[in-house]
Amino acid sequence: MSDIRTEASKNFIQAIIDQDVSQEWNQGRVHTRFPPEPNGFLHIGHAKAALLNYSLAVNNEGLFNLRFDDTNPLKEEEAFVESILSDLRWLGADWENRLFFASDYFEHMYDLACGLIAKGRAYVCDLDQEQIRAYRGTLTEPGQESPYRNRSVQENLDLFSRMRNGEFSDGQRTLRAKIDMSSPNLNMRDPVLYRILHAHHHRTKDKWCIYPMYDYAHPLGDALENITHSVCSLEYADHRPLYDWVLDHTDYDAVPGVVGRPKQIEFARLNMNYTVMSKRKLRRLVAEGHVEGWDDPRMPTLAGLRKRGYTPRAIRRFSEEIGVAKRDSVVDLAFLEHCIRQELNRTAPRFMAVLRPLKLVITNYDADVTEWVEVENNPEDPQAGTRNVPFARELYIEEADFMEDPPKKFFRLAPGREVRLKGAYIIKCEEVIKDEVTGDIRELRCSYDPDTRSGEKQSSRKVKATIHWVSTEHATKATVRLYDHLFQSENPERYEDFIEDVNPRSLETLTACVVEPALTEATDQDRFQFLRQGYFFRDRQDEGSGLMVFNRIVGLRDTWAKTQQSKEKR
RNA sequence: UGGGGCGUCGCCAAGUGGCAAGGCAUCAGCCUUUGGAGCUGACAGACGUAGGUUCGAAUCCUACCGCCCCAGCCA
Repeated sequence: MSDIRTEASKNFIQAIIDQDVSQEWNQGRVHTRFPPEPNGFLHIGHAKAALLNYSLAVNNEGLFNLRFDDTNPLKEEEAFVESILSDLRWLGADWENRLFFASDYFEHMYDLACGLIAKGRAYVCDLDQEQIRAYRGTLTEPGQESPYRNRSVQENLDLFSRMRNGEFSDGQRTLRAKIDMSSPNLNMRDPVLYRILHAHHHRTKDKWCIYPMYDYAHPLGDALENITHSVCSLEYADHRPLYDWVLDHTDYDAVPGVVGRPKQIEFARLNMNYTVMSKRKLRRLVAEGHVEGWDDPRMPTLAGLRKRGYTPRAIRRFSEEIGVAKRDSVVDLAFLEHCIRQELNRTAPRFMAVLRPLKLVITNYDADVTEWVEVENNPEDPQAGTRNVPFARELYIEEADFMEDPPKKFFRLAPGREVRLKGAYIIKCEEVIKDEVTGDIRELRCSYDPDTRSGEKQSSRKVKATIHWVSTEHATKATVRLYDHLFQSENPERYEDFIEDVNPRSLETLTACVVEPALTEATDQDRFQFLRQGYFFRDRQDEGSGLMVFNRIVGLRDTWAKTQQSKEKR
């Protein structure tokens, strides 16, 4: 994964690490982790976090762990563990043999909690959920101490073990840290450490009926794994004092193998325009059928991006280049698109495909002849070589490449106008055949100039445009799916209900497309540039035994379309 | 209104007292058998605002303004 190491200007976390290493803090080790909760699919924002942690480790000769934060059996599922694992492997993050689960440490965490009780730093509280909320106070008023706050160590120990033994019902009691009910930081107002949940856990099954809260489990999980830098998102900054409190008062360092102490560092998580990034919202898009699933190519999920045709390399590049900082930001989707175009321009073999076919007959070309013209596979990469494309009297061209009454700047085909057919001849449009009833353009009659075949004497003659084409006789049918932004506005969150902003034209399925025959033989590849149109991903998953199916990853930059659009706006 | 975080070009983002990197986007030109790619050039007179310190400030100080997060037995 050589592309993960970069020389980019260093971010503030790397600056912290530099200092820590130089001061031999934690023996100068760097050990990071990515801690997903298995309650949904990973999205591009998670990719940023995972890759940040991974590259921090790689760039500093450190280690990187994957740890599932599975402390809430009510929301977590084995299926999500599987999807996260495969997404991360696909992305290229490598945790080697260090795959862990917070639930691996439940026993240690329980023991450590007993230690907290013994030291008088935690107590069993009988207040119910509403009461705890009422006692917590508000942002501006201090809370009140629980009447159970001063139970004896003995009683707390007894009660806590009975909680574990299942003697109480869900929600009946909690274990709380004894900190400060008047702290201006609400997280420090005697936070709940353990709750009773008679629930089946995907890993520990029915062994436990009490589960640790994130704020208690996370620092301990980090500590037990000898994590040095616990990188998380901004909203946890308020939790850092609690993170440190747990480490301060718990005897985690007595656990065999523990050699240091982690610290939490927060960064701003990724936001992007024209999409939503919260699991809750993504779940709704799936549940309400606005998309076809978590892996719908319009989704910002890794599964979606993968099905769309994005490469892990492009996503890595993206997360590296957007940088890391602490200010809320919204990255332009255009930058993600830039990253995949940049890669595919170098690597994707080119083919001709006509998405919306218009028949074209070359009237002065022999109907019995097929010429095989040579076309380069990738002008950016001479090594890619050339292929032969069959050229004949009847062709398909792109509907949009002809206009009967063209505007000024349109320089493709029009009545009486000349254009080059890529790799073949210059043709001239002589006649437009229309449907007698509807008036729709049915066919173009053209003449060709035999002296202008690519590579021949007259071939240097200039025409205003070169268009792509496919011989009707040799055409292979295909289905092509064109994707557009999932949302119409840059910030769907601004809507009272973001669903209102879903783009009704985010998917267009074209079933009458034709592609050149050589594409059928490109069985070892999945990503192509369809000349003049964009980059496409062969979606074998959806092909069954029928037609080839291609998903448009991203279109080519199209300055003509762009100027047309801005004209429309005016 | 308590606490925490943040404010540098349309969007990301360097810069940590010495004369505002880079990328994306945008615009212009060149080139081109992809209106792609490539190449060249333009693009913050100023770093939320106002004061102050200093020979010198985006960088230090003060005040103010704005945005984000926190009152789950979610993570």
